[in-house]
Amino acid sequence: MKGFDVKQEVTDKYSLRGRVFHKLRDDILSGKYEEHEELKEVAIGEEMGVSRTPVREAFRQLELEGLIQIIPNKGAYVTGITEKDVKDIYMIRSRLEGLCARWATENITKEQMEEMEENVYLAKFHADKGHLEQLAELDNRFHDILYEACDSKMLEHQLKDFHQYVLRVRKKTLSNVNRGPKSNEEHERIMEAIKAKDADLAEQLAYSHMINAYDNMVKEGLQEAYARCE
Amino acid sequence: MKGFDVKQEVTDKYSLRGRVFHKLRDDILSGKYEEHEELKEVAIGEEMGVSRTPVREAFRQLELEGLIQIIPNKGAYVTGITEKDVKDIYMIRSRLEGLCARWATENITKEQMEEMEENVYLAKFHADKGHLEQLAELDNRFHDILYEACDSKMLEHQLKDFHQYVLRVRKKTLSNVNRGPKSNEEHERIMEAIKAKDADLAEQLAYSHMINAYDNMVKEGLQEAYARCE
DNA sequence: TTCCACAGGATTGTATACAATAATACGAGG
DNA sequence: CCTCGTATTATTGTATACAATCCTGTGGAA
Repeated sequence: MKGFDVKQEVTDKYSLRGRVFHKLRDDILSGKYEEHEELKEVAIGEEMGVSRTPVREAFRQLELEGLIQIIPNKGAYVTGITEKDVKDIYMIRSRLEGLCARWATENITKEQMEEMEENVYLAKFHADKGHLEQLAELDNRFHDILYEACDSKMLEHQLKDFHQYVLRVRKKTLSNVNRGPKSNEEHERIMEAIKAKDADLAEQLAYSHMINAYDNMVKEGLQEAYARCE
Repeated sequence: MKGFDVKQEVTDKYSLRGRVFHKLRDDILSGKYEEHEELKEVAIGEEMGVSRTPVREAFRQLELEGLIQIIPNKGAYVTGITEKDVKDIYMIRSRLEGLCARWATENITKEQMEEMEENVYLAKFHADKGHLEQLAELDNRFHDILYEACDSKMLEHQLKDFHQYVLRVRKKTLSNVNRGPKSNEEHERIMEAIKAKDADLAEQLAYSHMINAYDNMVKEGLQEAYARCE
């Protein structure tokens, strides 16, 4: 695994490699680079005022994140995501989010439970007001809480990876006026199941939540969403 | 993720970085290095007659594989696997192997099906003869076939990663005289389900297969198994 | 015109020198 | 004797020079 342990959490932001890594990561996720676009070591190095060495190392880390693909003696290319990849990821995630919710039911701490309740409550507020930006933020955070609550570094890492991977695609999708509130309602039900210590229900709800998110995404037009992911 | 696309398949074995990478990978998997042992750039470079540069890059790839952990300004350490990690991985894998078997039912090619039948047939032979080495090899191959047959680069990559990750632990475990034949019987049932196009059954069987493998491993004594994983 | 060979440039791969950081050991002060 | 600070050493981080490889375009021959 590629990489299973905490790593980018450790990846310091102050070394040159770290700075290059974070900059490129943000640029790729924000869509500054086209899919399959070639990243050239010298160009990026000059742009950021560093030598090739930290750039090369940042490349290895980006490959580790699955954001670029390095072909020996040729170059580094921004990873392309096909529609099928997105579908596969959501199907995989649906299973793993289910497992995550199950484990969270068993392991969630009081503090995490409280943050989750606050999250759902706040999201309800922003949903009413139509604050899509905040809603998206809270949605991300909800899942992060769940990942942490499952108390499995392995699963948490996997899910965070996947989550980031589809962020490029999802960015615009959640800004859909209808999905936001509905998504939060589902969050609330998952939370209630966890609170009631009903692991089976929590798993089932988290699973469905992911399937619904994918269905909504497809309905909204996947290709547009990730064609202009900016 | 860490990494989602094909990569080490591409990683050429002839560049210095590639050679260092493969050597270190084998050494770690074969247990030459202790868990949490520090890998020093110069020492390994001298040992292999190369400079630090390819060693450093190989390190990044090993981190990508999850085999080592790099702490900035400190060093690279062989990743430790706790018993809980192993359990988590098996639980995650059980879900994903199930999904994989489902997809394989839908997408397996005639050639893959034939190889699978041959695999099971051969394994039966070696099981009777008590050839544990070949049995382990065929077991690995069976799962690889399944991964390829599911026709999802994403899932295939995930599962291969996990598979390799626990290889250190599993190495000795399958060499158990009882598990080998039983494992192959389960393979046969999975194969029959796929052949009968019964996706639900295939998923269920693959799921159970993984749970059984884990249970057997625990029964055989996990801690010994991976204390002396050599 | 088309194809192949070769030259030139561009880009990545590797080695090495130097800088920055962390680990260690030793000594001064309490 | 213990503790803290400092100097020394070891190790990683970065820059740069050079080598190897790949790509491209040009020119000649069929």
